Amino acid sequence: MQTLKEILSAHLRAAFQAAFPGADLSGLPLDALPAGDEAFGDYQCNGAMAAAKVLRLPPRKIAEQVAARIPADGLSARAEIAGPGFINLTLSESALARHLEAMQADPLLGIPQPGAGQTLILDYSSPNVAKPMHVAHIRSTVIGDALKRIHRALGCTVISDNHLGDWGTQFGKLIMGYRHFLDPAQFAAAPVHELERIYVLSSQKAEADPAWEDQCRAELVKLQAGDSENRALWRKFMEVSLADLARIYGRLGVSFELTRGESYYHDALPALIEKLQALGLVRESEGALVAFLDDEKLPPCIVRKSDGGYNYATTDLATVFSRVEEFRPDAIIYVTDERQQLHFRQFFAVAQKAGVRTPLRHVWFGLMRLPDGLLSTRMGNAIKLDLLLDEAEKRALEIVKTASPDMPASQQQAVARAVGIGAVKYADLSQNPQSAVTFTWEKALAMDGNSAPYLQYAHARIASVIDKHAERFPGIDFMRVPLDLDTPQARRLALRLARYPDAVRDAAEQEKPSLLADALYDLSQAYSSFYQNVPFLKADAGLRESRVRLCDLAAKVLRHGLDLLGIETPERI
RNA sequence: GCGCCUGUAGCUCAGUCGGAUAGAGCAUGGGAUUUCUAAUCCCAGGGUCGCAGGUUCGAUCCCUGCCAGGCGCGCCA
Repeated sequence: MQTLKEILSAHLRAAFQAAFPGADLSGLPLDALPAGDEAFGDYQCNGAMAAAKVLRLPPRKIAEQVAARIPADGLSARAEIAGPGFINLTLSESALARHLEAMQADPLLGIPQPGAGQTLILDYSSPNVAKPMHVAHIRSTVIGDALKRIHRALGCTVISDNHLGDWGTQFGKLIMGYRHFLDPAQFAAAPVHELERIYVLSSQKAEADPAWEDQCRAELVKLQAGDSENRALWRKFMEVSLADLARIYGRLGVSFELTRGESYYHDALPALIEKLQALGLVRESEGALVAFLDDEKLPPCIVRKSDGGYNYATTDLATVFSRVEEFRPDAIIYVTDERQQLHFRQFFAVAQKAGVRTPLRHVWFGLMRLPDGLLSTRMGNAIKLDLLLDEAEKRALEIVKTASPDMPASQQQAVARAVGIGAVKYADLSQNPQSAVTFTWEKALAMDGNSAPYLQYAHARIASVIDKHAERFPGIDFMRVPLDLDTPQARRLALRLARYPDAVRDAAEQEKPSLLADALYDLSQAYSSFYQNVPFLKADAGLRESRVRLCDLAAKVLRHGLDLLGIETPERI
């Protein structure tokens, strides 16, 4: 169904056209926007000011002409002109109520389906294997997973692919480390931690000792050339790493349609190089094979190293060809940190020259750092993701125990998991992805204010209201009573609910889950205020059902929205 | 040196194609619970939007310069 904003915007456009028939108004911002201040109305249009130059008329004059022609279908009760030429729209209460009832009856909750028929490949998380996940890895994972869910909600077919770093330089260092530093007992007990330990040792030695570094490189070349001993070690590393990753993804509730690491494309690399050569896109330079991108004003892109090995750009190119051929996607989106912007511009340029027509988009996010510097495995100051999640669940459990002492212990545990993990994910998702994140325990574990637990708590209170209504008034179906937005709090809540479908679409268009998180937080605040100040179950029959019905829609939207962020909504907290 | 990004309340951050009196959370101060879950609600204080110009009826937003910080710039990913 159409969103409220779409309906109002269409009305405004029609009114502009009717008022100024010959004029070319395309490209002007004539849309309805949520009013900046509720004192001005529900939605506003700033188009009259923008049109003033084109029409060469005073904006207030234009606004008057337009306001007089807004279709009278009962949706907007008032259109008023204010200031330099704002058109302020106030909706009729009953029309707003009918719109919400339609949303409530729609299994899609009124979310439009612009993505229907489209296939999207989403590449995110993509950790290097043989290293434990640290708090910084959560950004790509959680943002990517939310984008997948959001695009799906808009009708897209989304294939998520975890493009593991399972074939790169670290394996040379790991193989050397394994042979020289391994503690077998530790490896048996906590394999990935032991791999990290020997990796750090081996890397540090490589920095100090060029001979060691050369040996690491040689072991990598042997591995990539198919040496059986190194391949066996690689398989061992992969086995323990994949098991550990699966466990972490399970905790986070994140899943992938495909997990194709760099190694998956290894056999395709020589043919890819031949193809690039045949197209004349690459040439030898200082022993390496390089694509020069002078026309694009980009630095050269190496596709084969002077030692004959391949790098990131090579596998990325092989990957894009494979994906295009196998899935025929309408777009491929890569979610990585900001440091890779240049790499993606180079790689996209080469891919285009090599004939890739599929739109490729790089969605980057800001680095996560600690208050006193960058997180780094090598520097050993990285905080393990498991530790963060453990702490979050622990703190959530304390809260659940005090809030719901009578709840069975197993349920308390389950709620604490949902709340703790939700808090950590939300801390990341609610922030503009592109701003840098300074990790603090306080922020990552926030459980009041603008946080997942606040939203989950609001939802749980609604669920409880609905259950109590069924208990106390058995046989009364609130869905048969029309919505009545009879208080300012109800009206405010109604407007927030009506904005939800637009928020989902905005989040997808801008690839920013934070826009959805913001809208949900706004909604929860409106709900909490409604809940605190307007009685439901104690209201008179009729009004009571109408209010419970509004609660029901709020619960549905919260549950749906949090699900799009990958956050669970327990029925009780 | 070149490129990308960031600079908004004490702290952490929003700010919708340029729009009305720049908003939240945390922290601080005050108030609300015989009532549907107080992880809540209501109220208050707190700002030269890094600095200086420019464009515009109107700039936190666009342009230029400067200052401060982060990241990147052929064989890492």
